[in-house]
Amino acid sequence: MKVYNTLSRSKEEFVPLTPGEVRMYVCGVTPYDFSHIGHARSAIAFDVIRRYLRFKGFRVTFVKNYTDVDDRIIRRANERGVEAREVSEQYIAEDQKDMASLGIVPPDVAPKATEHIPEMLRLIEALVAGGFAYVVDGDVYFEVRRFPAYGKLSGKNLEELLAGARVEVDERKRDPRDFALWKGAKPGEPAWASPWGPGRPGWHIECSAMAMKYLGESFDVHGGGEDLIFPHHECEIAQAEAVTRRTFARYWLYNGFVNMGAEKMSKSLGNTLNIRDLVQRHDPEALRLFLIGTHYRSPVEFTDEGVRERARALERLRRMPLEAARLGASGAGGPDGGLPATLATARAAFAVAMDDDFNTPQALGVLFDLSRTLYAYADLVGRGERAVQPFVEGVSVLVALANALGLLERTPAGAEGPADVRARVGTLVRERDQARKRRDFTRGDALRAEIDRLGWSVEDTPSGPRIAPKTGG
RNA sequence: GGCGGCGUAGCCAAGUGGUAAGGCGCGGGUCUGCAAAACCCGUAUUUCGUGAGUUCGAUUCUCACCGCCGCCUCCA
Repeated sequence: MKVYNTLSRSKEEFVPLTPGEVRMYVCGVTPYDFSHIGHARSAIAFDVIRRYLRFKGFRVTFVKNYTDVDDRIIRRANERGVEAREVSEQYIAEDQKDMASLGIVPPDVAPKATEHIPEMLRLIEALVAGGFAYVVDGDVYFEVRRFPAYGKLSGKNLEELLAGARVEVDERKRDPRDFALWKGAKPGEPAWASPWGPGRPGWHIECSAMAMKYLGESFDVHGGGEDLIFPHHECEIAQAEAVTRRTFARYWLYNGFVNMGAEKMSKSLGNTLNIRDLVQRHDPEALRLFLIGTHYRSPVEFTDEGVRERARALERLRRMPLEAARLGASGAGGPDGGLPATLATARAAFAVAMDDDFNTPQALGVLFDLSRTLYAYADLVGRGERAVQPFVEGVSVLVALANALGLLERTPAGAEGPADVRARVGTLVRERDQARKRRDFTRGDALRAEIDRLGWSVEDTPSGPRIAPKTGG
């Protein structure tokens, strides 16, 4: 299996530190607002990576943090006249709901920065003791010059960084490139006691401290959105490796951004694409299919039409298990038409695609190829020309592969609707069936229209009507 | 200015030094009371942004150019 490692800017053979086991850390959100489409993409990208590693048989330890102390949280809290903690706790809860709605497997550990102050203090103390950090009026800064490897992840050198006009000059820092490990308390800000007086941690130190706490000084995968490469992860590496002198994370994986095109995410009017709104108007699995239809490292342009298009494609896959249930009961025998061999080929092709830096678009191509093969086979089963058992097995293969991508895991939430509607649909379907038997098609079509209005579709098959809640679109 | 990426059919999107997966859409057909779903056939061979080069051969490598985008201490 190969993965693209940003550290080396190349695809590398993936070899975990401990055979059969993968330890990974992904940067989570700063909870000061609802999570948005960009967070969804990152979450889904790493969810797929995690699921596939599991599918391959690795034992995966997955850590995703919450940065629950931050300028934006404090600002939001001040606006509302509440404690910062109240803001962060609220949006952590909202994020967890959103992640669940997207079918994200919860992390094994979801550490919060504020609950790891002692770990951070210990790390900062070690950096100060080692001569990598210095104290100025209650602030502690990392001295970038003392860590020559600074820049190795982002491909920057120290001179270029100095040339960058956007570096804010702070006279108290020995070098403009130095960054804060600890910020002395200002009035109205949350603060913790430290050897340098009350204050709060800098942005980067939490991830170094928490990753090492839960995954060890050296672990396999560190990921996040590509914007985190610099400065965040560059600083994490400096903080950790200066102290441990060991490789912090070995493979650095980044997802690309979601672009909004003309409809830029404007905070002004209603088109902020937060996950809460998105799953209102789209099937979450269609959204997932849309996002993984582009390779995780490439930018993707979000459009509602694009998601609706994927919803239609998703239907092809969703019908597969229904077809298996319908035909499976027949127990029909016959030749297998070489289907078992095709299934093995599909499995292998899926693995080839995913083993190549998680090439989900290619893997999806394999799934759709397989579904067409299976439907064609199903037609022959319907005509009594093929055995049904290989088909049922084929569908279970398809579902297993789809599950490795987080697809076909569940029906859309609430798609079945309220029980009374369900009962009403059932009645109408029976009435329609009887009308059709009388060849009263006018009545039958009217009933179908009514069923349609209730949000269900009815299709006639040789073995009777098949009903399903309408999804997608 | 520095670093990096992208430009493939109507739309989305993989991919390979030897002549282009898949999805959506569209056209034709089979099936159906009609549909729907499914299946079959077709849908980039003056071609993979433009020009030049390397090569027996390039969409795939090199260079230039055009267009678009990301990062350079808010940011998934």
